[in-house]
Amino acid sequence: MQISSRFTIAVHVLICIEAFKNERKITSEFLASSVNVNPVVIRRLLQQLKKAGIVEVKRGSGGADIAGNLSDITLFDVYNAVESVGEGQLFHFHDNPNPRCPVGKNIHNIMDERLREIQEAMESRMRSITIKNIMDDAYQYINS
Amino acid sequence: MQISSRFTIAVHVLICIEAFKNERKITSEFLASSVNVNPVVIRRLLQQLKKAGIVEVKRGSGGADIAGNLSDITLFDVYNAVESVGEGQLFHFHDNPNPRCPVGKNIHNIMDERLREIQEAMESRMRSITIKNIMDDAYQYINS
DNA sequence: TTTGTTGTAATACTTGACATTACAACAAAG
DNA sequence: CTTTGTTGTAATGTCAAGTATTACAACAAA
Repeated sequence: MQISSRFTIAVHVLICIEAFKNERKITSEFLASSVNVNPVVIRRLLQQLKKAGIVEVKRGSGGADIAGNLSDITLFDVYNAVESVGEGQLFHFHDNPNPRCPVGKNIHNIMDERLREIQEAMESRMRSITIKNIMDDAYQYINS
Repeated sequence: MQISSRFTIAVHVLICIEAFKNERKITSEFLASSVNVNPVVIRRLLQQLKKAGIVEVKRGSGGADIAGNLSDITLFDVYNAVESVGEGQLFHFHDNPNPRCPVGKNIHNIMDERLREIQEAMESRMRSITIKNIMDDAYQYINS
C-alpha cells in the first residue's frame, strides 16, 4: 500500500503555480498538461488545497495562486490537505480483535503508542520541508 | 491511503505465537480467532513471514513458531515482509509527467530525494523497535 | 488409515484511486 | 447583456488491492 499520487501531484502543482505565475494564467488545463492528468483531477485537488488555505482559485475568470508565504507551507500541510481517508491514521488496524483473547483485548494498548511514534517520525520530517525549500531546488533544475 | 492491516495483523500474530507457545499448539485457526479474520488470511500471512525468515510453520502436524531471536526482529522486518506492492516506495508518483514542461521534466529530480528522506525517517524508526520490545509491553497488559 | 493441519487456487465483494463527460455557476470583456 | 473562458461538481466507469470465503490436495503424525 502506498500513499496516493495525489500528494506528489499536489506538490507538482504548487511548483508549477509558483514557477509560472508571472508568465501566464494558471488554469486547471495548464496544470493538467504538465502533470499529465485530466483537468478535473486538478480542479478537485485545488479544492482540497483551497480548503486547507494553501491556494486561492478564481472562479469564472480563472487562475490559481498560492496563498500566503512559501516558507510557511510544509510538505505535511500539503499531505494533510490531500490525503483524506483514515482520519489521519497512517496504519490501518484490523477491526474486531477478539476481546476474549488476552492479546486481542490489549492489542491497541500494546501497539498504538508505537505506531504513533512511527507516524510522528514521518510527519515531523515532512514538517521540516517547506515549499520554499522545494522551489529553491526546483529553480536549479529549471534554469539549466 | 493507509498502510494495510496486514502489518498490524502480523504483529498481533507474532505476539500470540510468542505468548502462547508453551500453552498450546499455534494453529492458523487459533490465530485467526484472536485476530478475528479468516484462517486463510493468517496462512497467507504466515507464508509471507516465513519467506522473510521470521517464522517457521509446520505443515501436516501443524503449528507456527518464531524463527530466531525476538530482539533481532524489528517492526521494519515485519513491515517489509507483508507490505508487498510499490517495490518499497512509500510514495506513489504520477506516471507520465509532461517532459516538455520544465517542471514535469524535472519533477523526479526535484522530489525524489526529499521523499526518500521522509520514508527513511519512518523506516528508521521502525528499525528501532524490536518484537522483544513489543513483547515486554505485551506482558504488562496480559498479566493484569 | 485416520485425523488435523497447512498451502494454495478459485471466486467474490468492497473500496479507493483515477479518468472522463457533461454542465451549471460564474466573472470579465466586448 | 451576451459571449467567452473558466471553475465547481455530479454522474459514471474502470481498475487494482484488500479482504473474505470455500474447497481441496499435500502432508505429518498418531
